[in-house]
Amino acid sequence: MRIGELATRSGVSVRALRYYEEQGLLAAYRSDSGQRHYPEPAADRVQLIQMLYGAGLSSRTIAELLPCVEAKVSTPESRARLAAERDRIDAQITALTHTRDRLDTVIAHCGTPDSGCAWIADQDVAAEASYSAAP
Amino acid sequence: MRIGELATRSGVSVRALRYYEEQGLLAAYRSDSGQRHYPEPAADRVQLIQMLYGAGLSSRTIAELLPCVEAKVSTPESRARLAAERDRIDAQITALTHTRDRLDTVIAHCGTPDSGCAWIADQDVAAEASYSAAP
DNA sequence: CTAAAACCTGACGTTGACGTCAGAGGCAAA
DNA sequence: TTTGCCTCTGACGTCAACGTCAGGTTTTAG
Repeated sequence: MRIGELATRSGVSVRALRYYEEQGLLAAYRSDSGQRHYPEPAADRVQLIQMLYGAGLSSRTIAELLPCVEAKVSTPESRARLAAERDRIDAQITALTHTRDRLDTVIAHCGTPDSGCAWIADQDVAAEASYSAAP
Repeated sequence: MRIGELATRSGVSVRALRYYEEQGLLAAYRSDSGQRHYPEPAADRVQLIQMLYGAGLSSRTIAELLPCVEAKVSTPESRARLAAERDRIDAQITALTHTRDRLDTVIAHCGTPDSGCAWIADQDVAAEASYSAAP
């Protein structure tokens, strides 16, 4: 499969795929004319890369952990990195959960238009009870 | 309280606080000489800002939603944004949970040094079973 | 065979949340 | 008063993950 097809299949841009190769995340066979050709599992690999990017890992970290995740091959150092990133993600989930709960509280408190609390803007309660953006 | 104290109290840099002001997220009183002075609740506000940045919101979005979250004041549009961001965070939590579980699987599979699966690198299993980074 | 579409390398542009530096002024202690 | 730290504005620097453009080659469809 050539780069365009892999791009549409995996939902990322052609530029991104070339960038992944540049970062050592995704290799390609080359035809005689120099065009990249990918085997089928490359699509899965791209999905995995996207997944790790989405979790906030950098290219460098992904490059270190990819063989570990894909081929189940690990060294003591990579295992430590793996555990560290897992814990980081866990902490991130906890933080996001708190943030979501906070937003939920706000939504529950004045999220329903008929709750009557949506029209207190520019009145005394809002003005003195809290630290506004315009002191 | 002046900017330095707020910075150490809330754990962000002085530069960040000035940036927040520039973005309309954090206001300050000014002394005659032009120095910023903050009331006590500013620390909480900074924590909240950090929380929302951490959830991936942009300055613009935070500026829109902050009065809503802090003063519990909302308009129909802000309520929609609020719900949208909540859903985005929820999706992010789901994705992160999947990523964490995947890492957990890897860790469980060859995370213990004595599991015997940590030394199969450069052997046949790894070579044919998966798509390595060097085809 | 030819034109369109896809691909190549190389290089510069973008964006957001700050970091950092320069030069000038403010403030409390000794 | 002077020392030393804090603060100010303004402006340029950074970094990562790409976007975009230029100029040229390759593949494919008709």
